[in-house]
Amino acid sequence: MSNAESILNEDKIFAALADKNRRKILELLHAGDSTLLELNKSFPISFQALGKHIKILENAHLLTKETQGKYRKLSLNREALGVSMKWIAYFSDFWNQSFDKLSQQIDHNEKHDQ
Amino acid sequence: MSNAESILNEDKIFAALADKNRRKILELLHAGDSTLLELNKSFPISFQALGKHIKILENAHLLTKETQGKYRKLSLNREALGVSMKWIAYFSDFWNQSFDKLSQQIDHNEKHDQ
DNA sequence: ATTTCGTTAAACCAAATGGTTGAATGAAAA
DNA sequence: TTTTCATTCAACCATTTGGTTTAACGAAAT
Repeated sequence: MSNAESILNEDKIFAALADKNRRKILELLHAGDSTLLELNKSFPISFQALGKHIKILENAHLLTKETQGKYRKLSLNREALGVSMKWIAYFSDFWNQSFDKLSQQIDHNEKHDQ
Repeated sequence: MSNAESILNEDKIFAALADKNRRKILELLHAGDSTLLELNKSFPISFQALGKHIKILENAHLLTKETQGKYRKLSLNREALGVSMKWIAYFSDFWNQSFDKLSQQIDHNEKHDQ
């Protein structure tokens, strides 16, 4: 059994994903690792506020923080996303659908709006 | 283009999924349609409070309400779950993973804890 | 040794959230 | 036609949330 099971918390993860700014942080980290001040260029809020969002994502293990000199390197942890993925997949009857409906539902060619 | 695209709102859906009671409502509806008072037997909160949660899920189109006499039949709308599924799948690099890792991440044989 | 840079901590605030109780509505049963 | 049953509405409340500003801290650069 994976150790992640015992650490990754459904409650914290779903709560973390509820905020638009926090989802945007994950989107940006998907493109590559970053830092607080670097990320802050993409947000209209203070870096202190952004720091709080990052801490929430960190507590949910959706991102990891690695100290490098005076910087903190922020990286997306895709494993934690898998927890909510699993929950949703189960209740949306993901695996019981036809391949057509599947690829229609999850179309990774289509760009995300908003 | 599907009409659902224009109706289903990522913000509302993720916000709706953030609450444990609301996720539990969806879990119960996954087992079968129900009504407010019927569902309420499974919750320690008032039926009025539960009614508010149901309204939030309804606004996010995660469930539908159908009037049948004096009852309101509540049904899970799996299509809306697909929206968050889609978002998460994209950023977790779902499709780029090996089949082994995939089936490990989404294991629908394993029962959901909590 | 000082200053600058990136980050974290603390105090504070308005608005949103999740709960309560009591009253109102509308269909079904008596 | 009352009464009961399922649901909704409204007022209220405590806590949480997401933001602000000011201050502190530790590593890097001057």
